[in-house]
Amino acid sequence: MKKKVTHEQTRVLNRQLVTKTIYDAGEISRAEVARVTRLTRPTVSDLVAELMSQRLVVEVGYAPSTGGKRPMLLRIDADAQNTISIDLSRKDFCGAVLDLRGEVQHREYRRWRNDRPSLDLIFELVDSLVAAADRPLLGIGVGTPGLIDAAHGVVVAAVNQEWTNVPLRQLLEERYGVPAYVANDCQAAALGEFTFGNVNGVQDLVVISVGWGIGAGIVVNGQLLHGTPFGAGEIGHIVVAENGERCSCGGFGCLETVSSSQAIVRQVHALLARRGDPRVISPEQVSFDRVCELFHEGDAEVREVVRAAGRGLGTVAAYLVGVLGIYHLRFAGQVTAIGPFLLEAVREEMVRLLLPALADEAQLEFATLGSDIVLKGASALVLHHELGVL
Amino acid sequence: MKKKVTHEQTRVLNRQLVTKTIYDAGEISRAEVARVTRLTRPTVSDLVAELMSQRLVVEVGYAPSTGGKRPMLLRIDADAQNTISIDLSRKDFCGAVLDLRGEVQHREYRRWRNDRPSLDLIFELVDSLVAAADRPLLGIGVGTPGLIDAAHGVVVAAVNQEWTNVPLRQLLEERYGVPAYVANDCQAAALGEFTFGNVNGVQDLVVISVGWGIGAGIVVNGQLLHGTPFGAGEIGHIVVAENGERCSCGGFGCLETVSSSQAIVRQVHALLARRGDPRVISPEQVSFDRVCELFHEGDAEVREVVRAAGRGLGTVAAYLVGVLGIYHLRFAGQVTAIGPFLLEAVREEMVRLLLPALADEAQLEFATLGSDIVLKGASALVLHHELGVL
DNA sequence: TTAGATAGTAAGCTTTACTTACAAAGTAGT
DNA sequence: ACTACTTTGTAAGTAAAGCTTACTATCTAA
Repeated sequence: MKKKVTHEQTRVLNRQLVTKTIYDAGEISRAEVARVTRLTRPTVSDLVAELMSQRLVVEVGYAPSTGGKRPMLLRIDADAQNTISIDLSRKDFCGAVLDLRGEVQHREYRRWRNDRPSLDLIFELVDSLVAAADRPLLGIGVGTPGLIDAAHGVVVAAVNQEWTNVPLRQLLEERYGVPAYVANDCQAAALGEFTFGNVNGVQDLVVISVGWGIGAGIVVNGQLLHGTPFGAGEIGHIVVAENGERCSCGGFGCLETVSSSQAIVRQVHALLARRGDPRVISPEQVSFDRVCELFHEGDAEVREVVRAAGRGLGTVAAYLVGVLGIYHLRFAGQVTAIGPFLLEAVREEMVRLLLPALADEAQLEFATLGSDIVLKGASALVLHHELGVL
Repeated sequence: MKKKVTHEQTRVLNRQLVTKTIYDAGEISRAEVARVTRLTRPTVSDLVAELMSQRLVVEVGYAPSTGGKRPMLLRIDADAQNTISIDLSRKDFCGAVLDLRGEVQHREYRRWRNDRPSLDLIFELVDSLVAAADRPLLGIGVGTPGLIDAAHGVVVAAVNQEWTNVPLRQLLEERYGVPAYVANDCQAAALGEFTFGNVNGVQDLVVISVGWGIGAGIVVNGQLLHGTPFGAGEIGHIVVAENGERCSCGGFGCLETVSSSQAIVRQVHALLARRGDPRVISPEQVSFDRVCELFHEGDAEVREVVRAAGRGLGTVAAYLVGVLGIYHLRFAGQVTAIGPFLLEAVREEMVRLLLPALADEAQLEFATLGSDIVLKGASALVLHHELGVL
C-alpha cells in the first residue's frame, strides 16, 4: 500500500541521502556532497548541521584548495553510536554491540535452558548488551530462523514451532525505547554481506547460507526481497535428488538432505561405518570439522559426498540465476571451510542446467564475513533503515 | 542510486496517491479520500481540483448523507485520455489505442517486411495510432521480446540479434513528445494481468507466458522485478529434461524444447508421422490449434505430450514458488487453450518438488486477459508510471 | 596586487501540506 | 418546526523545507 508524503519524510530522505553520500565517500566536503546529491549547498549545510548536532558527522580538517577557499572535510563518526545485534540461529543465542562500521565491539552468548528458546533469554541478553554499550543506541537488529513478517517485525513461525506470531519488534521497542528490526537469519546474512562484504558497485546479490539448514537471502536493487506470505529464499526443502533420503519435513531428497552440514556429516558417518573405520561409533563423533579434515586429506569417498552436496546447491543456484537474472552468488556458513572444490561442484551443475554463457557469467564466491555474518547483517538492517546507508 | 526529494516530487506522489485511491474505489468523495490516504481534506481538495482541471477526474453526483452534508462523488474519467500500446512479440507488430481502463479502442497490425523487423515499421504503426486516438495521449508503452533495460527504455538485445542497444524510449519520446516506457513482453504481460486481471488484494504474482518462447514476469509487492543485467524471468533455457532434445540455443532439454507451443507441435507431428497418420505431412501442417483439437478428442499420446509439457513448466514453477515465496501463478499464451489438464500436470510436478503444504497453497490459474495481455500490460506500464495507479 | 574561483553561510522566497475556522447542508431528538 | 449535532467542502493563514540570491572568507594564479 502506498502512503502519503509529508515534509518530514522529505527531510528524512534527504538526510539519509547526505548520510549515505558521506558514508560512501569516507571523507567529503559539504560542497562536494551538494554536487553529488544535486541538493543545494545551503540545504546540505543545514542537513549536515543536524547530523553534527547528533555527533554522527564530524569535521576532520581542511582539504587542499582547488582554486578557492579550502573545503572542510566531513566524515561519519563510526564510534558515535552503537547498534545491538542478536543472532538466534543457534541453540546458543549470540548478541553483540557493534559500531557503525559493523565491527563487533563486545559479544555475549546465552545458551538455551532446558533445550528451549525463550523470550526471557533474549531480554536477559539484550539487557546485558545495553549495559555494555558505551554510546547512544541507534537501534536493535535481530536475525532469526523461521518465517518472519519483516514489515512488522513479527516472528510468524519459528522452525521449532515454539513461537508463533511473536511481535518481537514491538516487544523490543517498548522495552528499550529504540527502533528494532527483525529479519530471517539468512536474509540478514545477505544484507550483511551486501553492506560490509566489499561488493563494489553491485546492486544485486544472492547469499546462500549452508549450515544445519539451508536458506537464501536475496538482495535486488540494494533491497532485501522479503517475500510474502511464505518468505523468499526458503530453499531448504526443494527436492534436488531423485529417490533421495527422507527429510525431517516428511519429503524425500530435499536440498537439506543432500547439502546441509548435517547431511554431509551423516553421509560421511555412514561411509566410515561401512568401512568399519574404528575411529567412529556414533554420528555425534563425526563433527563437520572432522569431515573437513578427511576431505583435505584427500579421502576420495568423502570428496564424492562433498561433490554431491555442491551439485545439490548448484541445482538451486542455477534456478536462482535463471529466474532472477542475478549472477552474484556467495555461499556462507560452515561449508565455506571446504573451499573452492565446493564452488567447482556448484558450477558443474549450473553449467549442466543453464546456458553455458550464463553459467560462466555467474560469479561464485564465499561470503567474506565469516561466523559474524548474521550479527553484522542484523546491524546492517538497522543502518539501512535508520541511516539509509544504501 | 538514491535521489534527492523535492517539493515537486512530494506533490507528484501525493497526486498519484489520490488518483490511485479514486481509481481503486471507483466512486468516492473527497472526504473519504482524505480519510483513506490520511491527507487532510484541504490538501485532497486542492489535488482533486488539479486532477479535475486535467479532466482526469469528474464529479458524478451526490451520495446519500451519512449524518451531515451529502458527499460529492468523484470518479476517474477513463475516457479522458488515451494510451498507445505496442506489442512486438510477433512477426506481425500489433499496436492499439486504449482507454484508461485498459480497454482496446482501436487496433492495427504491421507485418514484417522481408522477414525483418525495423524501427520504421514501429514509427509507421505509432503514427497511425496517434492519428486514430481521439483523446490527449498519456503515454506510449512497448512490450517487446529480448533483453530490455527498462530503467532507460533501451532494447539491449533482441532475440533475433537484429537490434542491440536501441534507445527506443528516447526515440519515441522525441518523436511523439509524450512519455514512453519499454519492457520485456513477458514482464509487461505480468504487469497487465496484475493491473487488470482481477487479482483482489494480491501484491505478488508470477505470470508465465508460454507461446513460441517461454518467459516469466514477476510482480513483487506491486512492482515488476526487472533484473539486471540479464533480466528476471528468462526461464526458457533452463534445463528441465535429462537427455532432452537439442535446443536452438545449443543446449539440450531446455524448457522451450519441452513446453513451448512449437515444441508441443513438433512432438505431436513426430507422433502422427510415426503412426503413419495420413492427415499430416510437414510440421507446418500441424498447427497448435490442431493439437488442441486432438487433445480434446482424447488422443492418449497427445495427452502425454501435453502432460510432459505441463510437468516441465511445473519444474520451473516449483522453483519460482520455492525461491521467491510467491504463490500466485498464472499461465498465459497459446497453451491456455489446453485447459485445466495442463494446470494439473504443472501441480503434479510441483507436489513432487516442494513441501506438499507449499504446493497445495500455490494457486495455479490461467491469465484472464487473453491475446491482448501484452498490449494491456504495456498500457499498465504507462498508467503505473504516469498516474501511479498502484 | 588584483582578478577570479571555491566554500560556506545568511536572509528571504516558493512550494506544499497542515491548522483553524466557517459556511452549507444534512440528521435526529424534542 | 426548532435546536443541536454531523459531515462535507472551502478559505485563509501557518509551518516545514528546499531553493535563490547575495555575501564573506579564503585560496590560486597572473
